[in-house]
Formats: sequence, structure tokens, C-alpha cells
Amino acid sequence: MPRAPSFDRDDLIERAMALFWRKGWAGTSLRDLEAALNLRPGSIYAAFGSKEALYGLALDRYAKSGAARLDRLCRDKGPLEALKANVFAVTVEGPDPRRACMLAKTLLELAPQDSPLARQASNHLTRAEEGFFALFRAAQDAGQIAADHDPAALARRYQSDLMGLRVSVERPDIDALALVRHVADQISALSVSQQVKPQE
Amino acid sequence: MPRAPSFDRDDLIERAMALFWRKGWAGTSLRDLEAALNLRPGSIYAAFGSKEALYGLALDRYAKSGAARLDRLCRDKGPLEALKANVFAVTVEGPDPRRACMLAKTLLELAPQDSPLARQASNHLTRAEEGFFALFRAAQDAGQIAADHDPAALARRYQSDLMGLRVSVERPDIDALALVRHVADQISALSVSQQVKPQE
DNA sequence: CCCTTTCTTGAGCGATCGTTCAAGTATATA
DNA sequence: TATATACTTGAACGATCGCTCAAGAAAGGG
Repeated sequence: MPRAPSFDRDDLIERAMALFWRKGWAGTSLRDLEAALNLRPGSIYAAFGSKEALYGLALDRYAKSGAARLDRLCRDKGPLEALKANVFAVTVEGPDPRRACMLAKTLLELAPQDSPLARQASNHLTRAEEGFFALFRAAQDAGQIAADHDPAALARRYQSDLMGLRVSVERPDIDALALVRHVADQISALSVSQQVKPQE
Repeated sequence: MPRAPSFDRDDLIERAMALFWRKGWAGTSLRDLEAALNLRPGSIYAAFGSKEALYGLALDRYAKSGAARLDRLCRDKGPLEALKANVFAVTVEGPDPRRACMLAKTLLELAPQDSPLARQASNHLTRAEEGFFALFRAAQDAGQIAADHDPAALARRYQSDLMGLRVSVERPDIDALALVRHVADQISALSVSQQVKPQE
């Protein structure tokens, strides 16, 4: 049993994720990956099989780290404050701010060509929405959100708002903080009953 | 002065726009364009100069048609109802529903590589936001929106919400109508004073 | 009619894409 | 130390990319 691989597989996926996230699927060439991973093409294909498979692993890694961040925030601050803090975390704070969601970018780029990666991204988004739902329901159970709000609707809306925010903050000429605060304040406003009923 | 071009330039740009919008910049090859425009490469380059120049014309066309739709809605329904109707028009109704905004797709795909097309898309988004601002202010002047709302903040937020919605509705497995209604209802709720002040 | 001017064609350019694989290199076991 | 078994390398493959250009086709003016 000779010769172990000289690289750390997790570290490679992490670096591939950063590259794919920033430059997109078509914008990232195998040559780019070779440089970022410091690996020759043969090694990349031996380790991951294809560019598509590596992208899939990067997607999984991205989704997992997002869920982990939300869990951490919830343990520290409780459900409602976690949802609020998460908005700031993915837009104006943190190590990777001002970047659109990788799942959204994947969906927009690859859904038109029916790529399995688009379905994978959509599945991750569904699971993320379920996570938001759990937090909104917990917040409601704790009395932090008025009883006449629907946690499922809030979760759907929260995710949509987050994606819109994260597209917006990629623009160079926008007041990101003001926009993010506007969304965060609306989450705080959920503590009181909604003002206007949905129209028939 | 012999031989006029056998094609309608506006029609070509329209068809190129539809293709670029759906498949993106990198996802649309010159071969795809040749087929969609029924033109050989020489003619395309004689007429437009480059793939990039044609994409730029498609972006302008896209932005212009969006502004025209909003103007039309405003004439028919007044400012606030136009903003509401526009949400439905670009998501669940119309001839091109369930498609993300072409400006947003351009921004996400090309901003990382500092393409002039990304700047062009961002400029169009800024002008669209100014259009939203004008309508929110008009609605406020007409008494349709409570006085303590800031039209600039509403316009910024409206655009962000719209981009989020339009990413969301590209997903196959989402209740688009419920989500869109949630956003539209919130616009209706602007008629009453905001409940919670922004935190310091 | 011919001539001039413009538009149209499509073969094919160099570059780059994702990918393969035979050859070389390094390490644990015997 | 010798051998077996991986891991690593990088040249190069066929396909496709955006794009060019010389040659052919079409239409008004004489």
C-alpha cells in the first residue's frame, strides 16, 4: 500500500468552490482549476472524475457551510435574531461579502441547458428554505412572531429576499447597507400582526 | 446604390435578445446565433461587429422594453397599481414568464471578469431604479403611500425584491404565485404608516 | 445589356475547451 | 534493496470557440 495522495481533498474542494463561486461554471476553465489547486489535469481527473463532478462537490460544500452558519447563529442568538443576523452575514459582513448566492448563480447559468447541476442547486435551495421554515416556526412558537403570519410563506419570502439582496450587492454603485437594513427591519416588524390581509 | 440588406435589423436584435436572455453570454455560441438569426457568420459580423456588440444591443433593447412596459402600466392604472401589476407581469404573466431578469443574469455572469457588458447592465439597473423611484414618489404625492415612507428606499427595495422573485420563479419546484402575491400584498400595505422604525 | 457596388456565403483560421493516457516518480512492504 | 502499487505528470487529442476573408450572388445606374 504505497504512496498516499500528497494533497488534502477537502482543501481542494474548498478552493474549487471559491473559484467556481466567483467565476461561474463556464467562466472557470480546467486551466484555472489547475492553477488554483496546483494540480495537473491527470490528478484532477483521478481525484474527481470530471469538471462537472467537482462542481457538484463544491455545491454540496457551499450548501453545507451555509446551513452550518445558520445553525451557529441560532445557537448564539435564537431563531429570529439568527434570521436577521444571517441577512447581514451573507451580504455586508463576513469573509465573502458582496457576492451572490452560488446556488442562485448555478441555477441561472445552468437551468436553461437542463444540467443536473441546476437540479442539484435547486434541491439545495429547497433544503435551505426548509431550514428557514424551521426557524420561523420556532420564532413563532417562542412568541417572537405574531400568530397570524404563515411560517412557510415567511420562509419562501425570506429566501427570495435574500437572493435579491445578494444580486443587488454585487453591483458596484449601490447603497448595500441601506438596502440590507430595510430587509432586516422588516423581519423585526414580524413581531406585530400583519397590517393588510392578502386580497381574494 | 445597389442591394439593400435582406434582413430587418430590429428583428435580428429582438431574436438575439431572446436567445442571450435564455442561454446567457457563454451559453450562446455564434453557431446558435447563426441558426436563430438565419444568418451566416460573415453577415453577423458585417451587421454588428462582434458577439459582444450584439449582446450590448440586446441589453439596450431589453431595458427599453422593460421601461416601456412600466410606462404603459402607469398610464393605464396609475403609479402604485402599475408597480403592483409589474410584479405579476415579469413573473407569472406575460409572454416571457418565469425567467430571471436579463440584466441580473448579465451582472452575475460577467461582473467577475470586469466585462463592459456588466457595467452596461448595472447602468440599466440604475436607470430602472430611478424609474421605480419616480413612480413611488408619484404614488406618495397622490396619497396612495403613507408619508413616512422614503421613496428612494422603496425603489431600491422594490428592485431587489423583483430580482429575488425572478430568480425564485426559475426554480421548477416552487409555488411562484404564492410568493409573488406575498410581495404584491406588501406594496398594497404601503398605504398605511410603517409599523417599526429602523433601529439606530 | 454591362458595370459597379453592396450584401451574402461558408470554408477554415488560430485559440481554447474538457479530457485522456502512457510514461515517470515516489513510497510502503517484503 | 528490490518489488509492487499507487500517485503525478504534461503532451496532445478531438471538439468547439469567436472570428476572417476571398469568392460568389444580387440589384440599381448607365
